Amino acid sequence: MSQHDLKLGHPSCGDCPIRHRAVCARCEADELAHLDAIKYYRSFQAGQTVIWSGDRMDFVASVVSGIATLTQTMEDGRRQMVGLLLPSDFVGRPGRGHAAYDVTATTDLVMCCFRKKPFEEMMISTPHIGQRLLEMTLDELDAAREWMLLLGRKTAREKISSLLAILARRDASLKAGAGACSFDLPLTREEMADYLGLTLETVSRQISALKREGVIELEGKRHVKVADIDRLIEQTGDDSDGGMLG
Amino acid sequence: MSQHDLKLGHPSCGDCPIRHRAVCARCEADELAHLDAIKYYRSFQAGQTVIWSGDRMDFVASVVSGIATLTQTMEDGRRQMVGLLLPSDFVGRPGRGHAAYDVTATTDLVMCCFRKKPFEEMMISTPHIGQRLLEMTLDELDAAREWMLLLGRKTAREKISSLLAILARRDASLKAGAGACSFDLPLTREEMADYLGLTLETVSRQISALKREGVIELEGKRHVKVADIDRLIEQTGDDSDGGMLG
DNA sequence: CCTTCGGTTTGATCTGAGTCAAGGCGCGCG
DNA sequence: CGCGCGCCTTGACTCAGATCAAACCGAAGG
Repeated sequence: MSQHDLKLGHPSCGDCPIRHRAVCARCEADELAHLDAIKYYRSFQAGQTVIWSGDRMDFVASVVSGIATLTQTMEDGRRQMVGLLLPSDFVGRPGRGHAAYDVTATTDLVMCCFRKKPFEEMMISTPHIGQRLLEMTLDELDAAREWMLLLGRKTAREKISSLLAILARRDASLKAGAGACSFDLPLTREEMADYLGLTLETVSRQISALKREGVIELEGKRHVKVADIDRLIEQTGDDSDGGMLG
Repeated sequence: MSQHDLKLGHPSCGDCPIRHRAVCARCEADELAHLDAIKYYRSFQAGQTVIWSGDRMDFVASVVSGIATLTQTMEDGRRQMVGLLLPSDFVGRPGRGHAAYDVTATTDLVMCCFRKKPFEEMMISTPHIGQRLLEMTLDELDAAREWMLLLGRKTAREKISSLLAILARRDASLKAGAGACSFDLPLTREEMADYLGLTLETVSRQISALKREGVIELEGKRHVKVADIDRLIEQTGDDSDGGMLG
């Protein structure tokens, strides 16, 4: 994603929700018309639940703007975030009738939904869509595997630093700024904890520690300034050439 | 996988390495001939490395027999397994030239490899293959997300129990046995630890504890007997209706 | 203005799993 | 047969992060 996605948007596509070379390079009028016939938009406020795990789900969707999370919850309430959906990311699974995870809007959110049946038919008649979906799913799988390393083997400090580095890089790629950058945290401390497999107290303490040591600066509780990205990346435990996210 | 895969093999396909409805239902002679032209087999002994992360990889492959693992390693040697490849699972990624993970044979292993270039061409000319690959990748993504919950939120005991339950279920599905079952562990204690985000000592201790409490029995160090699967599943922390693996 | 409230910080204490270290067990090989 | 070598187990101790508890901060609302 990130840099990649930016290149993929095709000028003539406007808000075409599946924005990428394969589809966009070919999205002639008739294809777009077909898309228009089966798609609709839904908006959510920050905090709203899009769908609960186990609910019937007769659509697939892509994020137009805002951020959503996928989480799994155990009977006793332990929660683990298993996906972070950014604009242009895809949710839902062709060939499955119910949601496998809770999907929640963490910021105001707009999604572009496609009724599942016609979408599946379209996937068959328009192979590029399936190909693009495969590409995206493989990217997600890579991200999930990077995340598994984080959950299984990294220390609390490395976990937080990794998360901040991801968010910083995401933003830096937009601003193409070098060493320094700054961004808003789109997640509460508790959501970060659910992302990282920690408690919110540990998240808070580690952020305080990074601040104390001058790796980051805070402006309010949600805005982060990073003077020297490399210094932050050193803390992540990753080998220098930032692999993350295929 | 498991039950699903068994149904998918098509009688006329023999050792056709991508065994499933979509391809097999259609694998007429000419398609098979085409496949034969670009595929070749490779065998590995238990413990051998198939490919190192970062190496050039000009093939994709599917596991014919045996078990392989995908692992990620940090600079200081911490290791996390991020994938467990069972027969019929797929490795490699169309459109990427180098391996992203270490792939290791944990048992004797046979893989069926396809040169990447012609495979990619075939994916375009034969949409079913891409569709099937998408299906498999989505299954893997689900498994990865289940795994993330395990890594981030489960206790050591729940982790071990979950792993044993997966292995038991995999075997039980073959034997279609009810309450009781028994199977060989395909992994060393250290590999289990890398799977679960634990140390090998903790794995050993937890297995001993499960044995002491009569949840499992051991015959030698590698063969496990489970008298009452439900008792084991209770220990996993999952909600009763065994969700795991889509 | 004060109150409430969600999100956050910080402190004190506890504990599950890691670390370090010493054997044990089974197997292949000289 | 006995030696060495993987692999596994067990014990003693430590410590990172969880838990429990209190207080802070800023925004919204009366």
